[in-house]
Amino acid sequence: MAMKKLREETGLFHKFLRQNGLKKTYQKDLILETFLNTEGHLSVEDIYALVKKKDKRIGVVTVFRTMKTLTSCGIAREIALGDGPTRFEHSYNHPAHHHIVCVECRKAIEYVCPALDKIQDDIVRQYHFQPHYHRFQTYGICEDCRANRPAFPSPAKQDTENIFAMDALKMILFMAELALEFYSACAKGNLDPGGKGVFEWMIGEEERYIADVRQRLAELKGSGKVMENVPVFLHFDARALETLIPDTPGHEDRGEFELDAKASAALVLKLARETAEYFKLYSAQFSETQGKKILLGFAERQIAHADSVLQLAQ
Amino acid sequence: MAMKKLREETGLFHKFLRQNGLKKTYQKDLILETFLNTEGHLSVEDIYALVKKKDKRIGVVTVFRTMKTLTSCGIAREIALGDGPTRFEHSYNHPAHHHIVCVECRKAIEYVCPALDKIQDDIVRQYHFQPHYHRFQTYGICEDCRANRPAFPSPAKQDTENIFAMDALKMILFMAELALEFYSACAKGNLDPGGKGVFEWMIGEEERYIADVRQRLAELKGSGKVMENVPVFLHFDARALETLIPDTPGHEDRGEFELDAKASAALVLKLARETAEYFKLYSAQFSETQGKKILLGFAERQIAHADSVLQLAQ
DNA sequence: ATTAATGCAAACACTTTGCAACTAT
DNA sequence: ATAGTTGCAAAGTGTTTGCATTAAT
Repeated sequence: MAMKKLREETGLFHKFLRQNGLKKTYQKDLILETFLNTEGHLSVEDIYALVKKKDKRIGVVTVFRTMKTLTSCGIAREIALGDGPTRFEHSYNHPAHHHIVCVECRKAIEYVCPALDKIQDDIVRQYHFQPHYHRFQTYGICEDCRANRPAFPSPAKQDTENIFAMDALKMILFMAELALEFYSACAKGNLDPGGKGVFEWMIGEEERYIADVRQRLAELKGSGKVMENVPVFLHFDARALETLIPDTPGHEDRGEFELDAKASAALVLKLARETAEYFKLYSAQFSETQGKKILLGFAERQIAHADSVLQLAQ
Repeated sequence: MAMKKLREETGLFHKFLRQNGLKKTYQKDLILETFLNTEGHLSVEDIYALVKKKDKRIGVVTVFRTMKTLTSCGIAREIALGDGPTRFEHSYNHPAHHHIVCVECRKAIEYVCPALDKIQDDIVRQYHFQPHYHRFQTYGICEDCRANRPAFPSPAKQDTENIFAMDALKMILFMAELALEFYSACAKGNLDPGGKGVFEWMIGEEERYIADVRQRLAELKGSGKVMENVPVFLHFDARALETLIPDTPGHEDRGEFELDAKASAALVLKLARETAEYFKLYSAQFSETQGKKILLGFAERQIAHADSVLQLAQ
């Protein structure tokens, strides 16, 4: 895994060098390798110390210069966390995120929150700015420093790729459960037997799917790739997902209504399509990660679902 | 205005010095005065240049030291906008905000967006951090730099206090118009004459109030204190305001329903109280500004309104 | 009289640049 | 052979510190 990633980025780097008439050297490769094999928010000095262990003859300047190049080609990302030196983090296949920094121990937590990004984007557009990048940082004191306990499993060792994948599955699970709830309410209230059948079929589908997602989540956790109790990385907008769910047809009085098979299928279809659309658009903002694939996969499944419902109702 | 403000902050500064056993000196006062009389995001070098015009003998170090002190006592706020030197902005009676920085001309726009702050706050709480301060900055190219035109009315000269007051009035106007719309729908659909009367009375109230707010807005604009076409500073969450409005009673079919005077008054009361509550909580996040007073004033008016409606229905 | 503030120079941390020797293409 | 690279030293920022002098309480 780590090896494959390393090779991927090395390829990208060499391609970048070639395309810009730069020269591939032993020093650059060593610095790249060191950077890729170290997690966390590293300063030039940090990287320099690590590189020096492997070869005493390398100079700091070379590290400065190489990190600049790695930033240009999207392998590293510069982050200025408050006072000290500029730090670098992995950028390739790592979604853009924000930081929460502990002013005491300098530990930095990362999180992704598209709802936050969206609001911010809207405002920037109002001012007619062409945004290049942003910097969202919160400074405070972490739980561990307040309690003076040793830090919990260092985020440096967490594999963000897998955490992101897990969070994507959780987001899908949330959506699927919302849909299941909706179908259940519809099946219960619908006096038309044909329509009821459509919703009941959907309940079965949804339950099977939820079980499947749960299974995948359990596998991810069981594989040891993701630690237990890892904090959330992707913060999705639950409210936005809720608005995808239509009102239950007979929501006045007892919730009883009549909706024939065709009309019921149309309702299901609408939900499936809108959900697919939402997840497709939503996933567009991320780079090529496992999490993105999971989200896109869900969108595709929704479309497939919609098709099968159409056939069922005919 | 500017003079009054200057004196207020000077008083605060001197009090801070006294309480900390520090000495009031001619240099400190000169630096404070220069800082207060200059708008914008100033570096130590900027302030030093201005101070030096008044007295050649002052050293940069003193400016560094004084700005530190001013930051401690809440008159100045440190902001690190990307690369260059730390910049300072007015902090006293100036709500916390975020920045959009032009990487070309280094112009920085300020905005306030509580909805954004809230999301961010929730996330920070999830990680059990005790937040101290945050840094939300977007970097990009502004419209003027893209077009190579001279910059529009420099935000340095805008009086944020008045812009904030204007935005507060606009927020209230938005809410009042939502309420008016709601009352109109209720008056139209209500078959009970007593209940209809309550809503019609509210329509009159609301129209009068809206006219009043419009008047205040016009005065603010007419006074020359706020420029035309100044960009929004306070970005409120329109969706959150909309959720304060209850569903119109007869929203099925034609929208007809019967709600007697007492029930109608109860509905109005609920809206008024919830609105008051929202605006009170909302304004709590701001420092003592004109805008905050306006928002709080609206909350108080809502409560007064609720009382008069109660009397009307009895 | 006591105690802090000032302003200079010098040190500081982080980063970039000039340059002669070197190395990949 | 050409053109970019390296590592050193040197210079560049922006900021802080040590210290003798000066000024406020």
